[in-house]
Amino acid sequence: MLSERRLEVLRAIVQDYVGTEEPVGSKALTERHKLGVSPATIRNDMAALEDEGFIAQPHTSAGRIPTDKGYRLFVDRLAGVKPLSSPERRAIQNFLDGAVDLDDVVGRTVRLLAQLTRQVAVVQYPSLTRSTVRHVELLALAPARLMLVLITDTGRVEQRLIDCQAPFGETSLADLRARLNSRVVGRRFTDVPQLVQDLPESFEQDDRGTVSTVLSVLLETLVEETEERLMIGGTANLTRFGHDFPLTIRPVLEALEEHVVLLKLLGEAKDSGMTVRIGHENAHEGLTSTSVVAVGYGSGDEAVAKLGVVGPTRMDYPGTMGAVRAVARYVGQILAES
Amino acid sequence: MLSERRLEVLRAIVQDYVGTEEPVGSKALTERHKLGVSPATIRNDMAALEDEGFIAQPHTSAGRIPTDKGYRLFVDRLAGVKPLSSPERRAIQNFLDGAVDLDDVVGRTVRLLAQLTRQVAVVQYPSLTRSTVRHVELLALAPARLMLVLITDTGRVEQRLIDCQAPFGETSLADLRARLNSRVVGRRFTDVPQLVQDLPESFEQDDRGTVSTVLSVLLETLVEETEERLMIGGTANLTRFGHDFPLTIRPVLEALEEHVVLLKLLGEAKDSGMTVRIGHENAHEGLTSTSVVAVGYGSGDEAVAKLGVVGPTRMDYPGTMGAVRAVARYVGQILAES
DNA sequence: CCTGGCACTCACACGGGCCGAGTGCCAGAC
DNA sequence: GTCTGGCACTCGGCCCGTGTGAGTGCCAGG
Repeated sequence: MLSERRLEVLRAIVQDYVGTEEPVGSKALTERHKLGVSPATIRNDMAALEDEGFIAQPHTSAGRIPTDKGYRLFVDRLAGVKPLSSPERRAIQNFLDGAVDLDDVVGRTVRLLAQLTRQVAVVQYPSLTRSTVRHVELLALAPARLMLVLITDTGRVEQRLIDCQAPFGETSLADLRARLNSRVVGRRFTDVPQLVQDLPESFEQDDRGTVSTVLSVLLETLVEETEERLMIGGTANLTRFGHDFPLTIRPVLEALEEHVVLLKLLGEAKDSGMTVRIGHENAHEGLTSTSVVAVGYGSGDEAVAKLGVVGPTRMDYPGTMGAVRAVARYVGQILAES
Repeated sequence: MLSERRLEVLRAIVQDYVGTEEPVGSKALTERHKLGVSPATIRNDMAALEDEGFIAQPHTSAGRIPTDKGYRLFVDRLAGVKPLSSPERRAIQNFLDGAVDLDDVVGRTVRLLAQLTRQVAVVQYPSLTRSTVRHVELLALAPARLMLVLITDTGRVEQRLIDCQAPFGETSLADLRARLNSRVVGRRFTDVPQLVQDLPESFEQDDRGTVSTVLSVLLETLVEETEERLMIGGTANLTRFGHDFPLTIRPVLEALEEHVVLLKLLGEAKDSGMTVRIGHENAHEGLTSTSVVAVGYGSGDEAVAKLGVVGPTRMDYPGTMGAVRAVARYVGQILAES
C-alpha cells in the first residue's frame, strides 16, 4: 500500500538522518534527493509514513526521524549489503593473516571490525559444542593433581585443574590419555559424553574414581552457556553519538560488560545469513536504542560461532552489514587454515 | 613550611571534593570539619595552598579544587590505606574461589575490582617471563604440522601452531617432548633460551631443522612486550563522572583499548608496594585527568604481574588503595593454590 | 595570628523576545 | 486524482538582560 515514491522518501529520510544525525524536513529532502516532486507533496507522503509508524517527529515542528519500524523496512526492502572495496578486503586479509594463535585471531578480528564499522565489535570464540576434538591432554602436576587440556580443531584451548581423591599412577594416566584420545579425537564435542560414558568400567577398581572425576570435569567444560567466551572492542566508538549520550551510553556499556547478555543476544541471531536486530527488537533493556548486526562464521559451511557489531539504531546498515559479512568470511578462512 | 592546620585544610578539601565533585569553599569547610577556626582564616590558608600549587580555582569566585600536586601530597602524607571490612574480605574470597581456570580467575578479578572500587579495573595475566615452566606439550596435528603448548606454574596456557618443512616422526616427537620437558620443567622461562640452546645438535640430521623451528617458535612466545596479556572491565563506571565527560571519557576509552599503552602504564609501576600515578604524572595523553593505582601480585613474594584501577584523579584514594591491595593478595593466594 | 565585615566578581538560572525550520491544510492547476 | 504553491501556526534554540548567591580578597581591629 506504500507507493514506490513513498518508499523512496523513506529511504531518503533514513540516509539523510544517518548522515546528519538531525531530523530531516521536507524541504531539505527535495534539495538533496532528486525526487521530482515539491516539498508539499513530500509532506503528504511523510504524513502517510508517519501514520503507518515508519517515521516520527521528536517534537512538533521538527523534521522526521525513522522509527525502529522504519529502519526495519529500510533494511528488509530498501537497502542492499554494500560490498567492501578491494583495498579494504586486502587490508582485512593482511591484518588477520598475522595472527599467531586463536586469541590473537579473535583479538585482531575485534579490532578490525571496530575500526571498519566505527562501532562496538563483538566476537564470540568458536563454540566448543560446535567444534570437533583435536586432542585431549592429561598432565600430572602432583600425585593427586591433574590438568586437563582440551584442544579443538578451531585452535581453541581450554584447561582445567582436577583434584583427585587418590594418587593416579603414571601408567594409568598414559592409559587414560591414550584411550580418551582414541575415542574422541576427530569427533564432535557434543558426542563426547556418550563416547566416554563406559570408560571407567574398563579401569581397575582403584582408578575408577579418578577416571570418573576426570570425565565429569571434561563434561562440565562442555556445558553450553558456560563454555562460550567472547571478546569486545571499540567501545570508544560509543562516544561518537554526541549530545544526550551520558544517559544513552551507560546502559550500553553495562550491557556490554555482561557477557551473558551478549551471548544471549548473539544466540538469538540466525545460524546462517545475517541477522539485524533493531532497537526494541532487542530484548535487553539497555540496548533498546541500539541495533545489533550479527552473523555466524566458521571454517566450513557450518557456523562455529558468531560475530557482529552493536551500534546506534541510527547506523549505516548497508556498510555495516558489508563489513560484518566480509570479516566473518575471512575469519572463517583463517580458522580453516589453522 | 606548611603548618599542620594547612595540611588539615588540604585533607578536608580533598575529602569534600571527592565526595561532592564540586569546588569547595571556605564556609562549607568550616561547617563540615571541626577545624576550630573561622572561614576567614581558612581563606588565608587556602590562598597559601593555592600559591604553593596544591589547589586551584576553576574560575574566579568559585571554590577550590585540588590539583594533581595536591592529590600527590594527600596520597603521600595525609592518607592511609583504608582496610576493607571483613564482610568485604569474605566476599572477595568466596567470589574468587569459584574460578575454574586462569581465564576465569582473571575475569573474576576484573569484575570484582571494578565492583569494589566502582572504577575501571585492569588485570594483567601472569607474565610468562616471570613464571616457571610446568609443562611443555608438543602435538602432531598433521605430519608436518605441530602444536606447541606451554603451561606455567600460574596456570597460564599458551599455544602456537608450527609448520615444519619436513614431516616429523612420532618417535622423534616423543623424544623431543621428553628432552624438552626434562630440561625446562620447573625452571624459569627466562632461563629457557640457554637451557635448550644445544638441543638440535643431539638430534639426527633430518630432524634438526624441525627441532630448530620448534625452538624458535618457543622462544618467540617468550618475547617480552608480546607475551603480556591483560583484561579490563568496569568501563561503565566511567560514566559516573557526570557533566562534561563526553570529552573526558573518549580518550580514556581509547587508551584503555590500547593494551600496549596499559601494559606500559602497569610496567611503570613499582614491582612491590603500591604505585599511584596522578593525572599528568601519567605519560599517556588520554589519561592526564585520571589516576592509576597499581600493585604487583604473585603466588609468592615475587610479583608475576600487576593489577590496578584507572579512575578520575578525583577518586577515593584510601578506599581504592585498600581494595586494590586486598584483591591483589587474594589473587596471589588463589594462584599459589593452583 | 585570628576574626568579622565589606565590596567585588562571576557562574548560573530565569524569563522574554526573536528567528527560522518545519508542519498541516486548503484551494487551485494539470 | 494527484500534485503544487501559499499561508498561518507551532515550537525549539539562541541571544540577552537581570537577579541571585556562593565565594573571594582585603583590611582594620582584637
